[in-house]
Amino acid sequence: MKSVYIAELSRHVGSEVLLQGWLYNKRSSGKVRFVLVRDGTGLVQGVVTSDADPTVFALADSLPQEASLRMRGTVRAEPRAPGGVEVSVTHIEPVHVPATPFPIGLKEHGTGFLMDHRHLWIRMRRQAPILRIRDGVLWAIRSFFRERGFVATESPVLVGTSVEGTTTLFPLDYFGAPAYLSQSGQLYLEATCAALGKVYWIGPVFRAEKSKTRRHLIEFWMAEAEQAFLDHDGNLALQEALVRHVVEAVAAEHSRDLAELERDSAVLLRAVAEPFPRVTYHEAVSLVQAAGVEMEAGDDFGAPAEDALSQRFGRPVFVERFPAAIKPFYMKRDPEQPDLALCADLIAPEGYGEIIGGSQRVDAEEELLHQLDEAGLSGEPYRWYLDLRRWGAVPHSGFGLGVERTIQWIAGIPHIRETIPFPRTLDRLYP
RNA sequence: UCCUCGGUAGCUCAGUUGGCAGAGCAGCCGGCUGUUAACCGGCGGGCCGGAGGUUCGAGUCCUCCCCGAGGAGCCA
Repeated sequence: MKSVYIAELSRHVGSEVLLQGWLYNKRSSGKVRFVLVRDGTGLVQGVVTSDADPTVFALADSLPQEASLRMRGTVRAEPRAPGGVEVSVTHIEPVHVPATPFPIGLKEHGTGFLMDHRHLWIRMRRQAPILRIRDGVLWAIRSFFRERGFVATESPVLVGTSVEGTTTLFPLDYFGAPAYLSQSGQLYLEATCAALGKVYWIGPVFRAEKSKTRRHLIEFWMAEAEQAFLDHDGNLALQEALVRHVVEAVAAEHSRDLAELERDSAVLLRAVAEPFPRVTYHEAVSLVQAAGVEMEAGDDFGAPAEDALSQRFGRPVFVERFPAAIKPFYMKRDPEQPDLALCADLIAPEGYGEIIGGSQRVDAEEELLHQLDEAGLSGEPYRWYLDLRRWGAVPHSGFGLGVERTIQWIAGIPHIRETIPFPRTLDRLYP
């Protein structure tokens, strides 16, 4: 008999099916046994009554949590069952019967314990919808760029120099030469965009920061795009279209997963329905100060300041034209106010923090040399990057979207560690 | 790096003024014909994070160390 997946069961009401999966939980009452089976696509209740084969009844009694099994029975619509359908079980074939109890019970657990058992934690109920939404977000990003003619071009993960100069890098030994894990693919995208026009990549980046908050991972994924002949305003329009597309696609294709996480997709769709507000850095500072959060003009926004902005708008909001002094060397200055950079951060609603950082890039070689010098960086490691300004320099812009923070916002997850299968956090490299 | 809170059974936690080490869940045994983290009865289960100190007596008080969580800064 051909096996079916639990997600498809509603199409098989009345017929006999074979399910393959794991025992999630079991309950009983007198001469009825309920076995909850999961297969990665969903969770369904199997019912075994006393008139079943005695060996099947005994198995329903004795199989422990997370035993793997094949189960045969008839699908029935049943309002009392979770999910609305259940299976009247006629056969159970154990595939593997654990000898020791599964470490993760169905009651509460502490975070440290769950993180130590992340390889098993991902089997638990809440985790599957989150990881499916992650898949949905990544597909939505790819489809957005593909539809718009962007070419996926990979940036290297092993690099010889820093992108930003400031952020801490993971050092490596590259056959005797110093190397690092990349903290951003951006500089390389600037090169590929001059070859292909419109480019993007999605990949892991690494920050050796001692950050210990619910919004930080040491290893996280960035979706970065770069487009030639795109100016600052066009850059913001592109980012806005991307975020709107991702939210709408996930809301449409993952409504069941969002519902399982008790995330109201109406709230998400409302947040992206209207154009995203744009405020300048200096306007944002005033708004933050008016909200009673302490900060000085010239400083970058801290978490409380971002939250204040996030609450003020209730939608994603662009903060643009930061002081160039607190931004990286590669950002182009605003010609009308040369102390400001033509850049923007996109702050997600509901306190999920910054999800995009982007800018128009410096296109003149002299200007780039000057800004490298101001940042205290030697031009030598950036020779190839300077070359991009020596042959056919064009105005160009790009941005990087934090994939996990975007998932966190869309799925409504309090801590970023649940948005990636194996989170790398401060001092935690296991499992 | 800094600040705060924790570490007691496999898990989640309680433990009074310093005086016999506890509960729920999980496991094992039994009961219940529709359970929804089922429920009811019984049984087994301990280096109280580590070292030192105070005391007749320390899970409890003091000192140092280790580990974890939350937050800050930095960032996406």
